[in-house]
Amino acid sequence: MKKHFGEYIRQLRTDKGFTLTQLGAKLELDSANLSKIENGKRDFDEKRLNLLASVFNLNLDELRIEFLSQVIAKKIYESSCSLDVLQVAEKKVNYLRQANLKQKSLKF
Amino acid sequence: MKKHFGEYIRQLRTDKGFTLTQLGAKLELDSANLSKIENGKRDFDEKRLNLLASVFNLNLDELRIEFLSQVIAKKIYESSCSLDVLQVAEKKVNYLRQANLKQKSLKF
DNA sequence: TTTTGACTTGTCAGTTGATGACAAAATTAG
DNA sequence: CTAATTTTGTCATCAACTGACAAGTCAAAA
Repeated sequence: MKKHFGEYIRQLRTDKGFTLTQLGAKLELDSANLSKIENGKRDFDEKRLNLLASVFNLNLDELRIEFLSQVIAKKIYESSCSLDVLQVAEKKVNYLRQANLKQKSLKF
Repeated sequence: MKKHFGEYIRQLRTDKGFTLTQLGAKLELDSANLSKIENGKRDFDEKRLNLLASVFNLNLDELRIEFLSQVIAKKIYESSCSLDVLQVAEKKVNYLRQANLKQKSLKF
């Protein structure tokens, strides 16, 4: 379990024996900034997920889950609110998806 | 069920018979911007949750759950990722909280 | 149909926060 | 020690958010 997404990246990087500069280049990132990301002092930008996935041959959907779950967990942790929020969120996602389906079906 | 937090605010406001201008003043918001919020064209700023709670005599914790769940649902909906992300997020929150407890106990 | 009040929409300047970049310090490895 | 690697500090820039105002629609009342 990782405290933030940066730890996850560091794990991937060191497993492959890359330096910050090497991986940074692949991710179009300054090595200094990648360092900050790995140390949780900056956020990893979602738009680079596909690069990350291709560099390490990861499934993009699974990677996005790893990433998003960190983002969500951070929010909940910082707001110190009940985990009930997750149940409520799940219902809302289902509602949004169902509403989207209905709208699509109306178009045809 | 609401598509966004603005709908929730509109419900509260119209139930009480407030106009946009009236509620806007209480929330320190332009009526035009409150209108956009209620119509989902702008986001409600989290820092105004306490004002909102006091105007309508709501429990702040419950209100925050309503708010945060919308934010989370929106993210998941937009990224079209699996709802598994919620389970993973829950584990991460628990991990973060537990890690925080450990750190606190070390201080004393 | 004119007026009035409520709401909506468009626009824009100002602010804020994130980002990229670079220098320099600190740490580690050879 | 030296060189490579990593970390930290700083700052200009850029994008996104915000508040504010003007102009617009709409419905009800006069």
